[in-house]
Amino acid sequence: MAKYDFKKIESKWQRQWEKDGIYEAQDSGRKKWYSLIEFPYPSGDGLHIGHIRSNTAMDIISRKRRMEGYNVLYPIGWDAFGLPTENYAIKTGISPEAATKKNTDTFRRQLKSLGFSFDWSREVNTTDPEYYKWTQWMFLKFFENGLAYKDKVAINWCPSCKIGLANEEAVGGVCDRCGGPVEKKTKEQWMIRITEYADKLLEGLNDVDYIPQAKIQQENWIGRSEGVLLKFKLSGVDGDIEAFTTRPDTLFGATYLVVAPEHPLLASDKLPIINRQEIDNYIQKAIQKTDIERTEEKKEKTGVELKGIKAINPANDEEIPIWVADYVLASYGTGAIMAVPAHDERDFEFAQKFNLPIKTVIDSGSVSGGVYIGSGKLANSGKFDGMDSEAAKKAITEFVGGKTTVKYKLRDWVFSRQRYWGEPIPLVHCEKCALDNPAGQGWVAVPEEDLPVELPKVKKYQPTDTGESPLAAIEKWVNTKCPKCGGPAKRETDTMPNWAGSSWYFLRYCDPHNKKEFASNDNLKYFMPVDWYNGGMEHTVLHLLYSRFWNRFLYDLGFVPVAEPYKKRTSHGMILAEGGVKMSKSKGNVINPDDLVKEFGADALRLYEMFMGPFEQSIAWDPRGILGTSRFLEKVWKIGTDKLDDDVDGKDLERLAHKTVKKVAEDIESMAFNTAISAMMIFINECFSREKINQKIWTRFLLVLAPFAPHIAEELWGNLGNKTSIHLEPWPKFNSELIAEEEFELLIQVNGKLRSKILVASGISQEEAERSALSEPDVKKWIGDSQIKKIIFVEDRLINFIV
RNA sequence: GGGCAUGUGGCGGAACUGGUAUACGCGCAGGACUCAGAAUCCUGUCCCGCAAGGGUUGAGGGUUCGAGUCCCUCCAUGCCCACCA
Repeated sequence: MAKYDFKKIESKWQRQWEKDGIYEAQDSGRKKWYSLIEFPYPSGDGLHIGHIRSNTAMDIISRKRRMEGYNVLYPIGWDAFGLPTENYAIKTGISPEAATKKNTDTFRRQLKSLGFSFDWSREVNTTDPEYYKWTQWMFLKFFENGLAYKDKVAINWCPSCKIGLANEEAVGGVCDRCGGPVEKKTKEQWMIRITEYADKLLEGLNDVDYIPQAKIQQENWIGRSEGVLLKFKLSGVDGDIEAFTTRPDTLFGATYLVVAPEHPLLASDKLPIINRQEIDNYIQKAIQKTDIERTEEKKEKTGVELKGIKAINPANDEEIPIWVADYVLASYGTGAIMAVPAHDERDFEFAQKFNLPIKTVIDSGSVSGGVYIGSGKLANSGKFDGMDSEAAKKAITEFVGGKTTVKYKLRDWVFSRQRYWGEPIPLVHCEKCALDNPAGQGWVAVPEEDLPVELPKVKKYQPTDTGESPLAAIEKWVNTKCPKCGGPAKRETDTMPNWAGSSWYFLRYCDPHNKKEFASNDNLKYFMPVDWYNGGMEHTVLHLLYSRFWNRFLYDLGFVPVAEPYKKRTSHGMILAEGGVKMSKSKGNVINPDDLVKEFGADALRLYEMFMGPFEQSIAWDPRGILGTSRFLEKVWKIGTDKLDDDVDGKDLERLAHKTVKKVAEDIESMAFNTAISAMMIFINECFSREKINQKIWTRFLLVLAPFAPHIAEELWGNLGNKTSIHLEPWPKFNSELIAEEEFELLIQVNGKLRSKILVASGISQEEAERSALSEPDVKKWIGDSQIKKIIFVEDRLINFIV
């Protein structure tokens, strides 16, 4: 018998498949299937074994679909812009292009060594000018449609590195690079009005099949809440403060107002405020705080009263004080709230600390004192006393002339990065045009025919001293002509965030070599939507939301045929290092897939990653685990080369084979790969214990093994004399009649305890079952002389005597 | 603090709509083969008990003929969000 030489077999078939192009999708024709994985960021560390888990899962699904007759699109590419590569360039001086080239080469080699059925002819790379040309083009669509605008935004700023930091680089208020403290700095940034799409993004969730957590997270992030805008007039002076509340029913209990430190009212110097200095100090301090400091201090509320002015509660015309406090967020609602300490925990805490009046206006029933945030009958509320909360919301809103409105937690998308390694924002700033048309602020789009605006070569990747991107230092690039008036102009030196390129890559896969459009209408119509998108939980909020938004925007403009890009979304668990900790270079616990492929083969590694545990759960790597699937493949090999026979009969084995086909097929659809493999192991163990196996039965098994372990299945298939690939064979059917057992073990319980079991014919009636059961000596013994009070009979399962 | 998960052998885990708890794999023990080891193969492997039998799914309670599964209370762990009025 030939040895199972996986090295030879695997590389042989990988070459053959590529040569024959059997995994390449056609642009039209049969019913299509689109499987998608999140395209990897090609880091310098090489492929992570976690990539292999999710890629194998979608590979199995894609291969099954191909066998089911679909024209399958299972593409791959690189999300290659990003910080680590840029930081590497800063440290080493090696250009990000060169590093990216090297890293993608490594990733490509590693992915190919695992035998994934990717359509490599459609490989995309977000850093390729041919690709980011269209990312820029899409940005210009946002710009033209008024969805891109500039605004002042606070960013994390490291004064010693002189660099803006992403939130994940500023964890704990400390710079990730130098360890120094991080400050807040306001900068003008490009923003995208995703908030305008809040409702559409929420509604779109009704039409898609996402795992529940993904839907919930999207909903929570958008955070829609219906409420009321209420105007509070200032006492004595002109002006008012508008507050947003979801509880207008508690308006009579509003004993003070609070505005955020950034509230515009505070900037006015026309108000007769007498403690101006104190307030300015407070605001100054509050604005300086980083988010982290604010959250750390949230237990202890702070604030200052605006002395000299008061507001009027429109419900009862009472004068109430106005405070400024940083527990009110400028960015949500109107930046001002009516405080109802009796019925809101935060207001209660604040009122207690500063001795503000607390007035109960909702009857809590039993609870007295403290905070009651529930609903109930109104009290102390004038003519509304006794009314129910829900009714009172409407009635009081009408009474004081409030306006119902909807607010979202979702904020606009900060789209600027002061970095080199990203897509240049394709705008130029022209002084002359700014004077001619002040509304446009002088920002002029680079014409479509001039795209892409390519990243110029630079010598140094460090940001400039002012925190501008390194692009700002390249005068030759920055200084350009205004496309509109031909006068001197300067290029925007901000680049786009990492999210940009990944927000539409699934569209490019449909038509990756198109030079005229980001993808042709025909191809988009044929391939979209993505039928099944699997990715990590860490991307179920932002990436999913951004790409849904991006697609929806293009859909509204008529560039994309579907409103929702992903029909189905599932999620995989992370692979952790031994002991359940994250794998990291610094801890030295990273598993290198190359070593495993070399030692055990791609098929064994694929199988183990699918077998190790439930796909959606995180799991720790067990270095010995792969031995199990490796042994399994050795057995498969032995049976497939040694034990086949045309003449041997195997009725019961045939039944087991059909059962296995059924189980594996069902388990693939529910991503229960671990139990699918366990079913295959049971089949193989049974075969292994036999002298000879009927070849027809064996073939049936090989077909279901093929998506999991494509190389060995192909080799054994070829050895049977087949000339075409097993991966293009029809997916095997199972015969349900054959699976149905003729006999089963009837469980016999007495008082709910298992006392005996007997083999009986399937579909046995209760009478017959009783008769057979009661004639069993064991059963007789347990029932004895007792009276049988009740008999429970579950068809084809059990019978239970209650005595 | 809020939301979402999860708790089953020495370990990863299985158990369909409530119906044989511990499938499958790892590990471990014993045996075979071998000069020896590796690999491989066979047998055993939840706990107590010689046995009959009894017990066991984080803890406690409930519903049910019957609960890992359903309900309530509590404990523990993980992830995400975090003053959103």
